[in-house]
Amino acid sequence: MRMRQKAATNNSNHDKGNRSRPPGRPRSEAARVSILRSALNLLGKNGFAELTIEEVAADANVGKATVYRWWPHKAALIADAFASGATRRLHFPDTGSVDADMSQQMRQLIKVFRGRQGRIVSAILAGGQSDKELISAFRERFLWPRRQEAYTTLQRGIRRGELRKDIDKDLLLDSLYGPIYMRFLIRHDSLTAEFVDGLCGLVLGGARPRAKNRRRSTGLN
Amino acid sequence: MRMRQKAATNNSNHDKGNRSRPPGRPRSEAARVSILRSALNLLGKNGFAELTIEEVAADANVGKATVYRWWPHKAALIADAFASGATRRLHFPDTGSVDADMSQQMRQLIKVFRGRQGRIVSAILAGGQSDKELISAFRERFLWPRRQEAYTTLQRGIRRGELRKDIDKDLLLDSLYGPIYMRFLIRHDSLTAEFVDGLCGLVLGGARPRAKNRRRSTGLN
Amino acid sequence: MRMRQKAATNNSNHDKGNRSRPPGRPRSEAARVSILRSALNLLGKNGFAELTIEEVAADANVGKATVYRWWPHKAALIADAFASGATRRLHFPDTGSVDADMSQQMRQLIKVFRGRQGRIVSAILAGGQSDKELISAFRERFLWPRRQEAYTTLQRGIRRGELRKDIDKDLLLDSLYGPIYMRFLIRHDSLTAEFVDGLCGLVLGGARPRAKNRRRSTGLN
Amino acid sequence: MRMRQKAATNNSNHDKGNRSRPPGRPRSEAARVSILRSALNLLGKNGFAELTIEEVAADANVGKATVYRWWPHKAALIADAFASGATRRLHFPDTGSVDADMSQQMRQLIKVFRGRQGRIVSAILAGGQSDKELISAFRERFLWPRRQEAYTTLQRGIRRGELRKDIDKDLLLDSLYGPIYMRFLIRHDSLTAEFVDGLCGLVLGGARPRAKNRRRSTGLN
DNA sequence: CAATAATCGAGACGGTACGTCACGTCTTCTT
DNA sequence: AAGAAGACGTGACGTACCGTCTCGATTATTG
Repeated sequence: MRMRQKAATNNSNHDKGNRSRPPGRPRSEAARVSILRSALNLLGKNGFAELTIEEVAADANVGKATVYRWWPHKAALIADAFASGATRRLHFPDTGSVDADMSQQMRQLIKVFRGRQGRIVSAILAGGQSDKELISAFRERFLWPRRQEAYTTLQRGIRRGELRKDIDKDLLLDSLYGPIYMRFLIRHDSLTAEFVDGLCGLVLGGARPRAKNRRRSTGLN
Repeated sequence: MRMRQKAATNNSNHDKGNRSRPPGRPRSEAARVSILRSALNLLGKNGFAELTIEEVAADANVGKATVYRWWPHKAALIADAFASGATRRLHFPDTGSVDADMSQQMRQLIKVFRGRQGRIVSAILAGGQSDKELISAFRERFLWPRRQEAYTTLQRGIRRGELRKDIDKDLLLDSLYGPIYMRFLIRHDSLTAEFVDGLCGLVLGGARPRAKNRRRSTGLN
Repeated sequence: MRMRQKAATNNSNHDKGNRSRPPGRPRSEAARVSILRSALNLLGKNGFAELTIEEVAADANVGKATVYRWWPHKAALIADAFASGATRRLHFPDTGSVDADMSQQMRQLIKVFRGRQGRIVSAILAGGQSDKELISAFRERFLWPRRQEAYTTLQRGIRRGELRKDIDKDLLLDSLYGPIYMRFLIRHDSLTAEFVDGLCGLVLGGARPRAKNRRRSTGLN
Repeated sequence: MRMRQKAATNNSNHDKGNRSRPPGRPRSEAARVSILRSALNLLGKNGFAELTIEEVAADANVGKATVYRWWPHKAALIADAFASGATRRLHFPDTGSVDADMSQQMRQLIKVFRGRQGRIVSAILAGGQSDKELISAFRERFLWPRRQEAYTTLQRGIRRGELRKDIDKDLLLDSLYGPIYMRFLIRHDSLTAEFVDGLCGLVLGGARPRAKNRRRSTGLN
């Protein structure tokens, strides 16, 4: 979420002189990464509210103005830091079974949530409650990319007949991930692999194609 | 969440019901309610981070020290304000159908979340990410009381044969409420009555007693 | 500087029933002396500005209101405390020589100033700079009584021919004691017995009857 | 009384006259003088105890932190303000007569003491009773510089034969100025020109060379 | 012997100023 | 032009005392 020159900085090796760099000293890449790294470190130690730009700048051996020059908010800085340093190993496998695919990815997710990165995620979600840009950055940089993969995984399950054809994928994914986020944020119960398996069994169980000659009272719809 | 234990009701030093008060001027009930009311009002207008104790004290016509005398954190104050003014109308009905019971209560919940109180809940959950006491206050004052009722409701469903006998009630409730909390906090999708109904259908569908002669591999365990 | 009932309290043993005590619980003598003692103790440890009524009340095991009931100012309390616990051994001897009389008393004074009581005197003089009542209490309770004795002592010297008949006694006494107060308050030099002796020699030397046939340029008057 | 040593003039690390400044934004001279001026103004209106840093900062249109950045105490601020704006016109003349020299300067001093600056001096001396740094600042910035001049003036008197050769100059000066400080601080009598003249006559009278063939016992030593 | 009345301790009350901290902006010199 | 350094005005923080008040308990005199 750098504000200026972002494209120019990233694409400079493809420009080959046709778009000349602006005059003056170029942006220090060292300062940029140092700031982001410090932000992540400090965010991991305390929460969003406790993180101060002052501390980040000091920890990164950087002038405060340099932080403010490139990130308008604390939120923007954190979102950037999170997106940059983030999320390997959260890919979906293709085992031939939706249950296994989902369950394996969800197990990875709770490992992340329980680890150092979890502090950061919870800090972002906390900060996002009073900062629209931050929560939106979380959605766009973290949630949506994974959800795209999840759609594909679910689609495979539908094709294989493991899930109903008319299943609402967003509802299904929220039903699978919502409980994880809830336990992660409210901390009323533990995030274990058994929990993930039970969750998958329960929710995906409700998403299977209906048996031909089986009726039950809907009660609702 | 009064922080000091002054109440004579708790001390057992041979008082035998004459319930003596501690020495000194007793706490002003007027100040207490005025502070809580101001806190709720101001929290509804802005977010958690924007709320200042200074403003609360001024709005409540109260000395700042009086706020700090009884609530150690902004967090504790908000938790108390929320718990005191909070949560009527979140009771579970007894319609004769688990699906209907749960769905009706969950519809009430999303109404609360979308309303003025929602700001407060999200502020508490946000603040709770870096404040153990706050999140624990939320659990004990808000989550557990409702969950007790929910257990009863589910038990009725089990007795009526709508749910499996061996169902993990906590897992089931997290599966029902987790998606609501997730959408509420991440705001990636809307909290509608249709969402609640679909959610109930999906999750409770996975919690029904298994058909007699129909077994399928869960794919997980 | 007690505000009410002062006379009644002090003279009760002379009243012999003709002036009855007012109804209600009588003032606690124990509280009074405890407060004054605590005030002196704490004043000795820190200065006037650092002394708080809160601390005095706590140290004296007394309610804050009890202090405020009887002393309107911190200044009044301190003046009272100083006057009550004060000043033995500052009397003037009668040796037959003004020089000796004064010098002996002044030596006693610097001993007081250098001791525990000195802290209190300096605190009162300090506090008196922004509190007219305090400095006036110091004058009336401490300065004037001693000065009355000093007048007598000087008068003896005049009668004996050791001092000029027309000497301005106040000027002379200020010239003797001023340097002591100056060194005591500014602390630019030490308050020793030698200093006192030198001072007496110098100033009293200037106050002797003029030799008959000796003229010097006045230069001033 | 700047508390930090930033000035490049003092460091000797091979600067060879190019006098580099420390990094960062330099201290605002405008803020400094504005603060000192406000401090003097407000101190003149009320006393030392009534002066608040909050008020000084507001009056000077300056952040409170800026005051605290450069002056650790209210005391230090006042000492600085006094020393900066202080003390012209307290020089010693050279009239050819010690009596006249001293008396003229002392008359100037009592004018200062009776004026707006007097409030400040008394505030400093009061504050200095519980603040070693403050009283020491007064000595070094105010007392010593004048005393140096006074030594010279007395020396001239000795050379001219108006004073004894072996006179203790510090004792003599304390005897001259002590009474002024005493009356100034205790306010038991007025600081008039006549008082100054009488004082000089008395004390300097005791400091004249002794008549050749006239000895009398001092009565003391 | 009750009723009345002023005291006592304790400590909460609405305030005010404290001294600190971080904010986001700025001003300097260096790279 | 961007960098670090760090001072600036601003404003909330949480604390400490201020002087006042409201309690129950205590200790006297008065009816």
